[in-house]
Amino acid sequence: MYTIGQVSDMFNLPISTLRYYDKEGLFPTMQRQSGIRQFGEKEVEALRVIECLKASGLEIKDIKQFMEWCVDGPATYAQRKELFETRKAAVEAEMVQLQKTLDMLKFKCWYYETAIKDGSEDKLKDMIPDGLPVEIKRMYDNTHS
Amino acid sequence: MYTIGQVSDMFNLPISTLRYYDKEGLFPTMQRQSGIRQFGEKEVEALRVIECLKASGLEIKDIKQFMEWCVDGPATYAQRKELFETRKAAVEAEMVQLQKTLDMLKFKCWYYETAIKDGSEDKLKDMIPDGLPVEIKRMYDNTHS
DNA sequence: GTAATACCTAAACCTAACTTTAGGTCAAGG
DNA sequence: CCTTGACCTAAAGTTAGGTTTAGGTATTAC
Repeated sequence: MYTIGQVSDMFNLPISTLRYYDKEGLFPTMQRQSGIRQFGEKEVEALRVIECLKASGLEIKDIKQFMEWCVDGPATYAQRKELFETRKAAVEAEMVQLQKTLDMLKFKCWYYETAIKDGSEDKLKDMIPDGLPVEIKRMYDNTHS
Repeated sequence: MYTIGQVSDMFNLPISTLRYYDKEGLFPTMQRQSGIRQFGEKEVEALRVIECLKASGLEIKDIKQFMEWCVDGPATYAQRKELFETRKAAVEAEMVQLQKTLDMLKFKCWYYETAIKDGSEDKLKDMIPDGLPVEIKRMYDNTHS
């Protein structure tokens, strides 16, 4: 069993955040000893899942829903699995989007590198009409392998 | 030249958002015709950069700063390059984090898949003490190639 | 016995990024 | 003429995810 302060140190989360999570129902079965929260292994594992679901873009109220499903036992395995499948798809989609963003950023790095060398971006402006310049991205990749 | 409504359709952004961006200084040189905004190629290109920088996690006020640097001309090439380098690093770091999240999600999918087959998660609970179970993630990957 | 710590609550506050509301201008169509 | 549609502004409202504040309890340290 851990106190809120110990868990705060373990996860590097402010105590206020842990109390907020508790208030939002993210630890539905957490015990108390004369008013003081007792974080057990269950709550520590819950926090690991919370961090994962949060990182996947899930909102607190939906994480709460998940925690309630956990309390409901085997009857909710299918829902829980579905939730994780959905989060998996969402994260995969986000990674695709981030890769596109990264390509654009690499292009912009190359663009300003070149503009600095040239002392002007006029030449570049003419080169790229609009949209994501795939060929130039390749030029960046080739010079930054 | 485009009206705000046309740009709204082009980028699938609410008109209110475009006006908000303008108010926040994201189109520092946009012209007006008797009060009405005139989006030119410059503003359209700016919007592409705005979407990229936003997707990289940059705040509006820092995007505004970038747009001001653009107005300042060649003297700010180095700062602009630095900004994109920093955003690139941030996105790369976020992708690493997202990959870890994805591994955990895949594990959880496998976990509940197995729990459903078994009718219980008791066996699984014993198997995994804590932390990210790399071996089991591999089991997931092997059965989902 | 009193002072420092670690815990507690309820409620107010905060921030970013929008969105909504209320009220107004202007041009074209019927 | 008058109404519809597309534009405008300023200001208030919204949402999520916390954080801060103010006031209180209980234990240990000197």
